[in-house]
Amino acid sequence: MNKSTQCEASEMLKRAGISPSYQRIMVLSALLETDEHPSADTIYKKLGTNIPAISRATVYNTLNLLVDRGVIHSMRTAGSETRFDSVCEAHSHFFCRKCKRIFDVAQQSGEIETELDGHLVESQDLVYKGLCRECRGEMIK
Amino acid sequence: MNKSTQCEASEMLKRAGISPSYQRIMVLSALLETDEHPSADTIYKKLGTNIPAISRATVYNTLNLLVDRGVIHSMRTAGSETRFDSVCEAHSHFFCRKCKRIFDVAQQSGEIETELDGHLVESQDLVYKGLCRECRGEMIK
DNA sequence: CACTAGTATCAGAAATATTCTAAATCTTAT
DNA sequence: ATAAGATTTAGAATATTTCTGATACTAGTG
Repeated sequence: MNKSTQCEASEMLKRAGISPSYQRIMVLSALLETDEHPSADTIYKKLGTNIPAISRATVYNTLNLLVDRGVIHSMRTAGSETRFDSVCEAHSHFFCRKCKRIFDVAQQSGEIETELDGHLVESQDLVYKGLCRECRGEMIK
Repeated sequence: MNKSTQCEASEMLKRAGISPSYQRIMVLSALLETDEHPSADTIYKKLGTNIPAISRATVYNTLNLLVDRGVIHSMRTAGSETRFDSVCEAHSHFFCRKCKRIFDVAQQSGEIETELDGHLVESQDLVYKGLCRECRGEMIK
């Protein structure tokens, strides 16, 4: 665990008005250190090896709290689990309906809306669905 | 239940190479007749009053089959349930992180990609997240 | 019109992901 | 030191979805 990431996590928590407990810092740090889109359970398992260990409920509670406060984002594009994302910038995902993987793709549209029909837009996610390179190849076979 | 919707459902099934059984026609018709984005359970309950009733497993199997064959789309944007959508045209959704409702919004980007990094794009869904009109108002209060 | 093979459906059990609960622990202010 | 409040915990409970194995339907064949 990177010390400066933990420091950053603590700052982010304070800025969001959340008291920076040991567990919360651990959860947010784990999310900041990866560019995959981990599930709550993945984070729980990653932190499970730590002493002291963190309870599953705390991982879920913390992630939900962070989403509520707009510190992180959640994705339910694919599979059965909710996946979390600490990247603030708008970015796109490609979801393969066959193998269920998520691929990051460069943001196409330059337009970033800030308001729509009176709704306050905090983030936008362009999700493409279809068949990925590999599954597409297999279909032709 | 509209007879012509059932006829349309039957045609759609045949076109996708799926044999148009009574249960499958019922499930797809139910989806075609609504512009909400119902969950499997919502469809199950709607059809539950029919004679003969349809099993929950069949509703799930049918919806999954239709998604696999690209006949309908599934959304996991919000809440805990998978929601289904029979509309083929690309369209956008706004998801409120507070009240968890989904609002339909007009498609912003005119660009529709058909291929990205070698992946075959069959549909795209632009999901905006933030605070809806109402929840935004409550926050200010 | 049987018979068979393959497909579809069923009810309920099981698996999976998430939330709830009530007790224990930690923090903070007095 | 103490009380009040917030946080964490383990495990139970709930919710959603998939699996299972039995049954029923369908189409093709003799």
